[in-house]
Amino acid sequence: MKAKRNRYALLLGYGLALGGLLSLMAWLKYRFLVADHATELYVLLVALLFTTVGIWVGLRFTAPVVSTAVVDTEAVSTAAPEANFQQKVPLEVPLAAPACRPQLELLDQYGISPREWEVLAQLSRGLSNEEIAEQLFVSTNTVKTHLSNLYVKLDVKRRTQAVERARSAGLIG
Amino acid sequence: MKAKRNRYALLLGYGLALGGLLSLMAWLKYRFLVADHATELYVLLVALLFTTVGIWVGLRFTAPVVSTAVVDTEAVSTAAPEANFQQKVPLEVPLAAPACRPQLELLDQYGISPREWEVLAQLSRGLSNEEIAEQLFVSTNTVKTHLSNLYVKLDVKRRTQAVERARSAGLIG
DNA sequence: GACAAAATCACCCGAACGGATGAGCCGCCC
DNA sequence: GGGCGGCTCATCCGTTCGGGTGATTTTGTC
Repeated sequence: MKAKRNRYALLLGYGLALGGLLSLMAWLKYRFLVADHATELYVLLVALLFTTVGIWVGLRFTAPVVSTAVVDTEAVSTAAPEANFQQKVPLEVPLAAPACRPQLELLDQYGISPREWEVLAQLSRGLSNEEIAEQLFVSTNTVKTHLSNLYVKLDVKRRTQAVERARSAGLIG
Repeated sequence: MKAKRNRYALLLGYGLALGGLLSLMAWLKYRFLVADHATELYVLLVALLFTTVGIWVGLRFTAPVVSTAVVDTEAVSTAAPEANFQQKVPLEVPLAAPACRPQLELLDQYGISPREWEVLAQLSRGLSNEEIAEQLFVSTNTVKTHLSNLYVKLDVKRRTQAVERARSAGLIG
């Protein structure tokens, strides 16, 4: 909605800039053509100018689209208090039961099953497939299957991306 | 030359493109100047070309095409007949670039160098070694070295653990 | 200038991961 | 009871990751 309008405004502004630049060029043509070698110069200027314009456009098209990273504060707060164990315990793998519970609506939105969420929770703790398998009393193959399904549902390619996405979506703490 | 190859590859390519374009322009000058109005045309071409170059550069500097993928809820939960979830807004959860700064005391506490922190920040976004290398304009080998050092300093074995530890330690957002 | 730390790059190799695919079992629902 | 979805396990194969080692260059400091 807004993004689209901004996009059109961007294109419009871009077109105006282009037109203005052509006018400027036409003016420069009669102003500098006496210097006979100035053409290269202003083409250079055009190149530099539009490179910066391109960079600006590139930034505009990527960064601000983010704006609505809706993170459910309650979901975060319910799942959060587990990080108080600071850098003391290196590889301690405690209880299998994660103290936090997911937001059911979020799980429904992504179509994530309960078992998959358990895998996701263990995954976010930095466990390997084998460790997750031990935690959930299944084989590593099963963990891999769950993870593959999770990757599809979260639309990611790697486990680290899955953790990041799940975290920013409020699926895990 | 080896060491600087990756660092200055972009600038080099840019310079070469600029030079090539100037040569092309010189050729076009004597080819099309009879048409008297062709100058505007090729300045336009220059503008468009370097706009794309700028966009490319801009994308290079920000995010590696994580594609902000909007998860289609209906496509995900194919067999979910309850279509009461019509909202598709909050699923746009891209992996935003961390513009945040680390806590210097924490970095000192772990002995993490600035460059290593940069790698860590990119790592927490779920990027692969190759993507991190592109972001930081180094080779994948360098990324691997930084990561190995990070693993030692964070006392972890895997990248997911490193992210978890760094997050709970407050090293990254 | 010497020195230390950081940063960079390279190679090898085993382990872990990810994709694709198939299959069997179970509970639920029409 | 047949279909469906979830859970489980398996195999194969290619890619990525991590560990180890060594090397050079840059940078900051004394």
